[in-house]
Amino acid sequence: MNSNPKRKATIYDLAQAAGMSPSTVSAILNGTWKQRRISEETAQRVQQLAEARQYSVNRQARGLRKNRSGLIGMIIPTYEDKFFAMMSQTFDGMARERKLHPIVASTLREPALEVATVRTLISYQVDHLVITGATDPDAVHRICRHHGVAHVNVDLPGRDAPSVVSDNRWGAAKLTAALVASSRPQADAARDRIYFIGGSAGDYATECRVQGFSDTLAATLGPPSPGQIRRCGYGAVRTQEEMARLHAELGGLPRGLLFVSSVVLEGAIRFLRTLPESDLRSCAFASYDWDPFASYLRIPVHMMCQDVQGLLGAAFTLIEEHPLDKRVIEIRPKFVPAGLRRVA
Amino acid sequence: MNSNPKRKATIYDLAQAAGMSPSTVSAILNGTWKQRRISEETAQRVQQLAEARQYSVNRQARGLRKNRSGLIGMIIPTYEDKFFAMMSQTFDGMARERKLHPIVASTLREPALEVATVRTLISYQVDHLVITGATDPDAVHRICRHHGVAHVNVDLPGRDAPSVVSDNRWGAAKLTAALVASSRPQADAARDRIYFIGGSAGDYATECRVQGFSDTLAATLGPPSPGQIRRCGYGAVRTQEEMARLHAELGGLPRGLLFVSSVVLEGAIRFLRTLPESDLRSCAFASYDWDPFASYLRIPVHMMCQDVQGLLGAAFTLIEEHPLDKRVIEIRPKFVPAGLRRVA
DNA sequence: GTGAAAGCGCTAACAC
DNA sequence: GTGTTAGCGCTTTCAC
Repeated sequence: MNSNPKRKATIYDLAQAAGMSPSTVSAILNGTWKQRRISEETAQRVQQLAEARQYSVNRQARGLRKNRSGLIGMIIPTYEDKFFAMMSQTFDGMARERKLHPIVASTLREPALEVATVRTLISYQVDHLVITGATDPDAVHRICRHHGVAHVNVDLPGRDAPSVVSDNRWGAAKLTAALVASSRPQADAARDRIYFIGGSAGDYATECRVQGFSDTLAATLGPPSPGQIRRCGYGAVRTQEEMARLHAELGGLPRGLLFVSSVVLEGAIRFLRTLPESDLRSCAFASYDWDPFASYLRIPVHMMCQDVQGLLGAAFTLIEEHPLDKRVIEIRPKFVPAGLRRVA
Repeated sequence: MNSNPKRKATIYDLAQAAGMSPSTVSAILNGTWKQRRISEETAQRVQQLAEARQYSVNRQARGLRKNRSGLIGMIIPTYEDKFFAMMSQTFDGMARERKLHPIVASTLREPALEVATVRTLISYQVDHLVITGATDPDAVHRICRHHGVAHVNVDLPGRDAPSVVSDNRWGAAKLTAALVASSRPQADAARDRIYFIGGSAGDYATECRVQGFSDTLAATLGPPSPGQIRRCGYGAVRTQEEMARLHAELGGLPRGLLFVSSVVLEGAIRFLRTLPESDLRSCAFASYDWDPFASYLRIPVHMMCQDVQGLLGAAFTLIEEHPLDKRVIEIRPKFVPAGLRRVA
């Protein structure tokens, strides 16, 4: 067996070896040979030959010729967040089911990197693009549209392309209601409040969640004051600092805390673990997103597990069937009350 | 501004518009124009034109011509594990630093999927391949070698390609020593032991870790009996079941537990949280790998944080400089002792 | 049922 | 300093 040839085998090599033309070999190896009514026998022979020589189609050549690549790209802010890790995993599987090869890249919430990465993906001729958590979806959209690349926004919507997002308002409202129900009034008036922690001003997800939070409070304990909403970003360190500040201000923990994401929750925990346990018992906790370990913390945390299958399923449908639509689809996440440790 | 042309601009379009030849345009746009001694002025003009028309090089065409793609592939078992999430993130950054585009795919520890994915990546003409956590690195190696693709194994070594792995033996020894030091003798002899949980028989990482575990025990509490080593896989559910079984067998928890990975730890926690807290206090816990939330659990867990930068840094060096070497490089992970966990 | 030939967009000899 | 040209490996008309 000639297992280490100088060059990779091409259809020309196979054609020569089999004594037939490259076009016949091509048809046999890419499955279009029934239309050409090539005999079963010929086909078999070529397929065996290809196997023996470990033939592997050159997709750059195929893509160039067909003006498609078979690639589907996705950009995410980071892999190191359970939500986006789940997105990557699910995306991989769904792409494969559709005979597309997934190509994921992280862009660290940096607008310049988002744009540069999308340009690169387009230069590789990706057939479709899924844009998740983009800080500037519309800039990305302009590039995609100019190059005629079908794309869809996930998690953060754009105005110009179809989008599918979490039902953030519902999710935040539900978490807030759970906080109200599972917490007790505090003696100290300054601490008898529920706070919203994390996210950034102007960020779509943040604002929707703030909205759900505010609506629910307005209907229960009374509308929040501006100081109850603390958009201290998406990072763990800044959250840790913000929590220390809040704790100092109030002289203790408030009645309840709603965190905008699981990385923000992590930052909060870094601070909370410096407190004596008795301090923690008077406060209720909730967090958007879900992390398996976070559900095993000593403090009970209500969580909101995003429906990753639902989000990406809708994204694939849009991309395949309604690429020109500009609708925004909302997918309801799943409420995981504290105490329930596992998502079904 | 013609912002939505029928077709993407090519160097031919630009050449025509600029009144010069495609090769000149090509040289200008790919940076080889100094060698051609093209005038600064001409270059500028073309670059502006390219900008205006939003020209984007077709990398399939370039790759076909140059017989390179600019892609570097990596396969991982799953994104939903902190260690591999960190690997993906770091890989992305390091690839970009080298002007390569990263292309990651998950293969779920399924040998068939590993092979199929590697074949696909090769058909896209990836320039290099990083194989992490492969169940069958040597099968992958044969494919890569046949196609002349430089590759390196990470986390699990192969016999035929350069590899870089965690210093598993050292790490497990260190964790075991920490368990011995931080635990107290149990009254009941059956429970006065430390157990190794998770991994699979024959798996390289498992066996190295078992080795470090056994060596350390032999030198301290005495060599482990076969029953102290329970290779119940890498999944959370099977671990949960195994823990229940062990607990029933012993009539309680043992002196200490060493888990092979953080997902295995997660499975154990699912069981442990059903126990009264007093039961937990007599047992010491340690786990390979590291997860931010796991360090905030109420039970103190010693952890071993892998040096992802070190692993991938070495991998890139090998791939670029010693692709034919078959050496195995060991990178020492970082011991993260259980701290004070009064809180979460 | 099969072959010949053009051409996808790019790069790199080689020409001038 | 710039143009001409061949060809990377494949698909796909069109011809027979």
